[in-house]
Amino acid sequence: MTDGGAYRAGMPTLLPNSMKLRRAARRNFGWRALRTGQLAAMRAVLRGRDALVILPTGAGKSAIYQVPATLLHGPTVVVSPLLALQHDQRVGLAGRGQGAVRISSAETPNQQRAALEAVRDGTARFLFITPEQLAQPERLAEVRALRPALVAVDEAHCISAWGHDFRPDYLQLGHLVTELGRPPVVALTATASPPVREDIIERLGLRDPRVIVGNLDRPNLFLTAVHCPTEELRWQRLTACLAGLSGQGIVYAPTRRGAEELAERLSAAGYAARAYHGGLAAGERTRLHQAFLADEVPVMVATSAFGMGIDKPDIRWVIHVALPDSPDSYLQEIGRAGRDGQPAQVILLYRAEDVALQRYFTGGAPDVAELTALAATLREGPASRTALAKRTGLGTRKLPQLLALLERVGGAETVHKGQWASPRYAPQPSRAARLALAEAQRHQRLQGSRIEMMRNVAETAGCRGQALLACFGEHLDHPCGHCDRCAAGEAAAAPVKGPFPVHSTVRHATWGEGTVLRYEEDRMVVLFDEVGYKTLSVEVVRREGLLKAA
DNA sequence: CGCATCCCCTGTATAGGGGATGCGGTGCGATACT
Repeated sequence: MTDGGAYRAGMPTLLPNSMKLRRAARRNFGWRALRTGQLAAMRAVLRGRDALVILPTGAGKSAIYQVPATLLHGPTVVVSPLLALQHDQRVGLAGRGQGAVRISSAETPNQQRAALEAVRDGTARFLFITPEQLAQPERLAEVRALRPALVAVDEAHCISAWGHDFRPDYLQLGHLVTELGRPPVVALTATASPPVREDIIERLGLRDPRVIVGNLDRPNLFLTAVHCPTEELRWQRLTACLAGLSGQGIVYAPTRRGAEELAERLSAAGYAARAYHGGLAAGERTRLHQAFLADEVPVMVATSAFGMGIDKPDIRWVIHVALPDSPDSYLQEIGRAGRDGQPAQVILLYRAEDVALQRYFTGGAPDVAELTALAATLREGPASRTALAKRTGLGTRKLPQLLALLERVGGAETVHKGQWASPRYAPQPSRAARLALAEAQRHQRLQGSRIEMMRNVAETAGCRGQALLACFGEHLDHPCGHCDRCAAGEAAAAPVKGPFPVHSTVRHATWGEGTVLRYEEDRMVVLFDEVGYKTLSVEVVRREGLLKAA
């Protein structure tokens, strides 16, 4: 496609593209105005450049792939994690006269064929699909034959948050997109700290992506964190908070049982609370979700299952009765409050003991014997996952994890049609296993550092908004003005001058290169590529010469 | 990793301490049934 010859040679094609995009947004979707971040991302997508877009929910992320999609010669494949979410997005597009279909386990074979046909004949321009579907060789071939012009990966943080241990097909997404003919890829998410961004870019194989990061600061959210020494004190704090709050809100609990017990206790105390978690029957979950949207559930006590797809403008507060696993999860969860721009309260009631559960969730070390056996089996020749599972006796949950680990250290590779093999110059099985173990431990250290950062946000003596945003590489040079610390006048202290500027690159003898994120009192926070977030004493750094400018 | 729970032990308590054990989140898709 060209931009026509009406423009002088040498003139960048940016301007006409912007006009085309604005026109498409108006004609095809009825959107009269586009925000700057949106337009920049859309231009990259239209030019065929990969993009990583990090914008808060409600900032019009979907439009970034939808508008250019209507100008491309070929369908857009939208990879989205939840079937319910896909359904909502399809309905939204249909409401604007845009044809969209879905292929998932919820469709019958006939419906699936009809969906493919609709994309082929142009009735539908958008195909919604899960990574699990694309991981099936026959399905992949069918989608490839549609010659997609764009792949949009929605909720792209799932690649990082889930792929490693939960939905392993997310880790294969990069390969799958390559097999689709490698059209341009746009990855979209509401929160991604630097480690998550790197993970997305690497896993998805984005090539020189245009990275668009919106302003993550949400001034209408008032941030509070309270340390609770015991569970009983946490309960008292919670009820005290609730007594002072009005409107609808979410209480995030750490476990299913915790959510149910808390909902019961709150009900007994006179609050209309319901519990929501992944263990409930599908029908019950849908009913609760609908009831929440219909303002019939004033207090939703939920695990992290109550999250993506909850797009309600007037959630007035979010309270955590557990420490989340990362600043990313926290920002995502509190970000559901106050989408209408009106004031909202977000309160973190934490205990040091909360960290233990998150550490457990991070998982243990993989079994070296199993890794060795798998690496050895791969040397016998290409085999499918099913065949490998049969030969090694590994479960459907563990096998993909171990394969992904081996792949990272050159002990496994995908050949074609879902077949796995040992690369030509693969290390010996025992060595591959040791390298894979080291890789898993590296990942665990990184996860551990993210939990520590979350604790740091909870325990900071300075401005809480600054502490939270610093995790994402955002530097506020003034106190945020919308947190408990600022309100108490404790965050107004003059910014500490450190030995290295914020955002500068430093090198540590064993931790390698890192980026200075912030200074707080006598400490500094550095994000290292290999080991994650570290908090260091400025005085020790100075005295021992721990860091060098890189 | 830390908790709740259970069971045992001591030694006779209307009980308490200590050790062992199990549990803990997110969803796709396929399968087996009605």
